[in-house]
This record gives sequence, C-alpha cells and structure tokens, in this order.
Amino acid sequence: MQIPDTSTLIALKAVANGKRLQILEWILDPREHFPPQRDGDLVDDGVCIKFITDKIGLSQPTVTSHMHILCEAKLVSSKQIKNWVFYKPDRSKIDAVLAQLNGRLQSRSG
Amino acid sequence: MQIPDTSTLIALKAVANGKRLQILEWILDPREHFPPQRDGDLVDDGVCIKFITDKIGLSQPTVTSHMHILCEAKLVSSKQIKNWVFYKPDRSKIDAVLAQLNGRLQSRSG
DNA sequence: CATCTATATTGATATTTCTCTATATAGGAA
DNA sequence: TTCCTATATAGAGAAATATCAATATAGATG
Repeated sequence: MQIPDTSTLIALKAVANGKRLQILEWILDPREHFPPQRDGDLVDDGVCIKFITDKIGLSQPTVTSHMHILCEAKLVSSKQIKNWVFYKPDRSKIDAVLAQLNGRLQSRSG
Repeated sequence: MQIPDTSTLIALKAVANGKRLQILEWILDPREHFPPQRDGDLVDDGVCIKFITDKIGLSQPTVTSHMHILCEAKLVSSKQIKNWVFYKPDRSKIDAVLAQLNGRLQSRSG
C-alpha cells in the first residue's frame, strides 16, 4: 500500500472488526462482563483470555490472533501470571487514538 | 459474522483504510487540497471525483469503489451536476460516528 | 450525428483477513 | 514423570478487500 499504516490507522483497523470491538468493550468494563478471577484482578491485571474465548464463541487460536492484533495496535497490553495471560486495555493509547481521529476528522475550512 | 455490522462499524471499516482516510481528510478541507472548480463549489457542492482520482493516483474504477464505500457508510454524500459527480463529507454523520466511538471506548467501571 | 469526457459497471486477479484443526510449549497437579 | 490445562504457533481454506483493464452509459461539444 502506497500510504503506510500509521499508528492511528493500525489502531483503526484493529477496532474496525466486530469481534475485536466487542472484546475491547468487554475488557473496558470487565466487572460487568466477566466473573471474578482467582489469579489476577479483572481491572488491575486484565481479563484472562480463556474467559474471553468462552464468551465470544470463537476458537482459542482465533481469539489469540485477535488479541495479538489489539496488542500490536497498543490498544491493550498483556501480562502473564503463572499459566494465564491477562489482557487489559491501554486507556492512554485509546484516548490518544480517539483524540487523533477527532482531530483528523475535524473540518478545517471556515 | 456473528456480530452484525452496525452503522458505526460500517463507518469504522470505511475509514480504516489509508486511501479512504486520506480522501476523507482531503475533502474535509477541500480548498487546501484541490483547485477551484468550474461547475461546482468545492465546499458547497463537494469535490469532483476526477480531481480525487488524479490526486490519489489510483484507477478511476478503484476510486469510484472507494467513494461508494464512504457513501454507504454515510460519511460522504454525492451530488451530480451535469456530467460530474461531487463528493462532500457529511459533517453530522462524521460527528455522530466520533461521538459513538468516544462513548463506546470510555471506561465505565470506577 | 460523431466524438470526447466523466463516471459506473463488469469481471478478473492478487492480497489480506478470518477462521479452523492440528500441534507445540509450558506450567500445575497427581 | 505423567497428565491436564492454558496459550501459542503452523498451516490451510474460505471469504472479503483492493486493484486494474475493458466496457458501458450518459452528458457535452463540435
């Protein structure tokens, strides 16, 4: 592609998918959407990918792939505790993307 | 896809493409990016697809296709004058999409 | 009318995306 | 160690996307 993908564009692509947008919304409000976890706090540590997989109804490798895309876009971060991997939204990155997009889609003529 | 594409998701997909995002930014600020037109005002009527095609460096059918995607997402509207078609951003729809996205990516727990 | 210009449509191809099954890795439990 | 669970990786197939050349349509011009 002629125009290289910027950070904002990568984030937009990550989020322009129903499954990933759904997951992102879930983990932004994890206590509302997931049961308490034994080995990591839903908010402080993030949501175990196993829970996400069960809830979204896709295969485990597919969910891993979606989470990698969200991670590469920096919209979420991951943390391993024992045998589990937890994903947590990166609030500041999400805000930065929203700000970028808001700015770029402003009309500048007046 | 299990989760149906909502209006917001369709708009996100439309914009999650470098070429289309570029075009949208151009026509949001048309006087900055295009020469004056004879048969339609850049701001009031929109930008002639011919100018967009020349500037973006893609084939005419490809640009037509991109503009259709932006139109179906309601992010732009089109208007035919004589033999030309002009594309103009739909400010209220763009704002609505931005508001939706801002709302959905807010953290709700606290 | 004949021709030129602007845009749309058709059909083909290449690339990317989404998804799965199968398998690998690695930690925990018996 | 052996088995079970959680996650990652590899590889394949299907579907969607991006792109172009060729052609159609429709208005403008001479």
